[in-house]
Amino acid sequence: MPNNQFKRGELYSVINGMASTAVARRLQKNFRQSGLEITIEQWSVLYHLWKEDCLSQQELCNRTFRDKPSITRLIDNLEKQKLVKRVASKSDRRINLVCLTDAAKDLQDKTIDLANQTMNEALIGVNKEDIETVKLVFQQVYDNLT
Amino acid sequence: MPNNQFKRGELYSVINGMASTAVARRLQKNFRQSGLEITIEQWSVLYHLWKEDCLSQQELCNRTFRDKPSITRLIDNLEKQKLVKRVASKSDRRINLVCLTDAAKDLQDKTIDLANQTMNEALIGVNKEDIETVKLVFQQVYDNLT
DNA sequence: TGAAATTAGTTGCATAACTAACTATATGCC
DNA sequence: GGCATATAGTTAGTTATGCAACTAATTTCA
Repeated sequence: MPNNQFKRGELYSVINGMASTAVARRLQKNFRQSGLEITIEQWSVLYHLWKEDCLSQQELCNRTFRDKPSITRLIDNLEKQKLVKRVASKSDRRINLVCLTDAAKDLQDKTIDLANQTMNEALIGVNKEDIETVKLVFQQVYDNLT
Repeated sequence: MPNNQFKRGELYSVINGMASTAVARRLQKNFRQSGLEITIEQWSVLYHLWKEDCLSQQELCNRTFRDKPSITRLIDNLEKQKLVKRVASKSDRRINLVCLTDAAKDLQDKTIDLANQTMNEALIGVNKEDIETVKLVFQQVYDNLT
């Protein structure tokens, strides 16, 4: 019998089910209750830009695991809210570099506490080794499928 | 220092990031390549109905961790494709029981192999105890947030 | 009994997802 | 140089998600 035989649906439920939905909703709710008008998807884009500013849209696709049209529209909406700007690359005119505005830089500080607080709430009773296991499993799953 | 202090964004990336996206895409792709015209979201509803037929929409909300409008529209689309039928409950006229059609019952057999195959692909190199850890962590996270 | 509160489901609105098809720029190669 | 190919990003169409506000049926309880 194969080592990895699971009941149908079970992996899907584990990976795309209750926990991811619950965390996403809670984080969104915490943003909203603090008067922050951004979605968690927009936040996840900003998160990568805070780590490294002025990435191309393609690079944001790679880092957020989204496809190109998704990033196009997320950037559209972030631009409407004046949180990022598209800047044409000098060296390759096909490329839009997505750069943070000062407003977005302010937002970083405001969201750190909310994100940490949400994580800490979510992880009560979970030990660090188990989180490491989750990360390793998810990395392996990702590598297997891409 | 608190036991559960993580870098901001990290939990979000772990739980809503690469692995769930990759699994969802692969499963959808495998459905499509086999000529199955259903989305993974629709499939996840059917999955619960295969386990127990004729659930109310509210019960499907609980089991799939979706809100009521999401279920309303998923059922709308499943009904258009003649995979389920809404049946008014005799005992409580507010309730729609969502029941499988014969076509949906056929679909169950066709999708089992695809789901198992996708899971096995995804889980190469992952041992059972680690999957159990993931499940336990996710259950704990869900319980913490609901 | 009858008004208030609860529960099941729907509708409207905004955002986001994926696919496919498209434009524009850049690169490779003869 | 110039044509084929690849890459970056956009647009169109369908489905899905979340919230708020709504209708209809049921339950609670004074």
